Amino acid sequence: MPLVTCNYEARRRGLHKLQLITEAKKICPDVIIVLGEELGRFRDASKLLYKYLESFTSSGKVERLGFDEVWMDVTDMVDWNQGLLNTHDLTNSFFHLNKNDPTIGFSYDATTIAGHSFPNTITRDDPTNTPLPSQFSDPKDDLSTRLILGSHIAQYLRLGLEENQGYTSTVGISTNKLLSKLVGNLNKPKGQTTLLPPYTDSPDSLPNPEVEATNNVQLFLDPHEIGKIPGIGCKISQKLRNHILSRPAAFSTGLIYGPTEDPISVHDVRTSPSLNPAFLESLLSGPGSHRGTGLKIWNLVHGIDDSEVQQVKKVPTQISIEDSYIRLNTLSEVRKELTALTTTLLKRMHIDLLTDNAWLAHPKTIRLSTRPRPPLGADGTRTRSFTRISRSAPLPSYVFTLKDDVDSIAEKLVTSTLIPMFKYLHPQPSGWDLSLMNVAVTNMVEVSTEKGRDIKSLFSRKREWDVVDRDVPPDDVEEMEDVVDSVQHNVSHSLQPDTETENPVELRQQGSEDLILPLSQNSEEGWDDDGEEEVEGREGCVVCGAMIPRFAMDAHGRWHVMEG
DNA sequence: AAGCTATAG
DNA sequence: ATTTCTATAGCTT
Repeated sequence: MPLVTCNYEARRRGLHKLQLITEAKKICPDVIIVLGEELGRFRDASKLLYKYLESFTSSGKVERLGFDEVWMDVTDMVDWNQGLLNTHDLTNSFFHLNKNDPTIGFSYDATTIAGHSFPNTITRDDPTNTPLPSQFSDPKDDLSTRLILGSHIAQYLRLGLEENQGYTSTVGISTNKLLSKLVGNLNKPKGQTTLLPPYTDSPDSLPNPEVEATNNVQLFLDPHEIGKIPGIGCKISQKLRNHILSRPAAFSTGLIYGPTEDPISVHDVRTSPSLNPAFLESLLSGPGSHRGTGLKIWNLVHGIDDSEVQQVKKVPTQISIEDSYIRLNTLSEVRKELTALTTTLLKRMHIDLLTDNAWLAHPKTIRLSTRPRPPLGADGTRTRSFTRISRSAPLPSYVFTLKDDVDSIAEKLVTSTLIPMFKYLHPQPSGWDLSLMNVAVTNMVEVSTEKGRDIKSLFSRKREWDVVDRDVPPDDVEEMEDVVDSVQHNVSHSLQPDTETENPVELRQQGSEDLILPLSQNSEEGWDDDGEEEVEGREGCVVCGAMIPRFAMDAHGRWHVMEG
């Protein structure tokens, strides 16, 4: 069995992710192995840190990636402070954190980058290094000034994180998400790195393809293995390697850890003949590829990333719980595990979607995914496959009840919804073995907080919803095209009003919350039908969660409207 | 709406 | 980060 992950101290002693435990024990006999995981505390810490950072922004542009990474768009802060600089005394500058209160902020030296830099010319952390390039003392050099400001706000936030929250951190500072994430890797742990200008080749260098780029973006990016670029995963990087090599690239056959195959660098890709967005688009097209992938990849190898730092989201798009199993091949075991998963899921829903005993959002859909263990081949070897299969169904609204305890709701959900979904997914009563099960709720519909107006629309008549439904074509959703830079440009922020998730959609679900499964799947296959999919005569009120007979729901809704 | 792929930590 | 346990975006049907 491998180490799924390990801390920095373990890495310092020579251990790494996905290393065999036996191997790890040889290298480091006193290694402490923790079996299983308990993600709750990580989730809590993540939220806390996230909120802390958010409190410094006015834009709310703080985007989380996993539990422990975050992008922060500090363009506003940089704009403001750049305008306040006193060019005659840059060494004694004051960084303002609040537009209304000029006393809030910190002192800094606006002639120097804080922390490390790429290329490594730098200053504070390493005083033996050569002085900064001359453009750094020139406040008219817009990008240089802005990166200096970015480096100081980063340092301030890092120190605050450590002093106030007790966490050390690593930061990268640049003009977009791609570059800031990658440059942050250079000084781990607890270091910060700024990608220095120039970001473009000087205008007097000839536009000659023979001449190599001299700008720092390309100097920094070019040596990276293509698969190390965020957004270029194993599928795309393998296709790119195959193309550059004109043969199938060696794929890592190592059972546990295949660090490198046929390494191909960003430089190799970027300078490959006839490499343009249209060519990449056709090279990378195929199942699972997105429209515009060609341009996106071309942009990435040129250091261009126009993706916006996302704003804080009040509710997650999905909550899912999963577990993996050595052996799971009987329905009673499945039922037991589903109940455990569902109980955890409901608790997570309470934590993430419930504030002051009121639901922030109602997920409309429940999904059950499994990963069947592939059967043994003729030679006794297993063809490893990690593909999942899934079924979705409307989420019954009784899960939003706050009166019943979580365990009884979980039991009801398992019996009436998840077990039938499972039988749909696995029509044979036996002969399967699952290595994983996942239960997820998705399709969040935010519950507006303006009670009266909201409740009225929640209980408006069904005919209106049908009209709305027909009048709105399914592909009506606007695509957001925002431009963000971390410190360089002004943000062009075009928030589209979120009009597509109106309450009528949610209410339409009310009448169809029972699981609907194709009859052929249900009756022709081997499961005994034990009448688990009973039709409920009542349904949960979307406002208070109470179970109300269907015929009385309208009146119940009018009561809510009057209560306000 | 449902099912799946690709990518991320 | 291909073995775990999540999460998001966007494709096809």
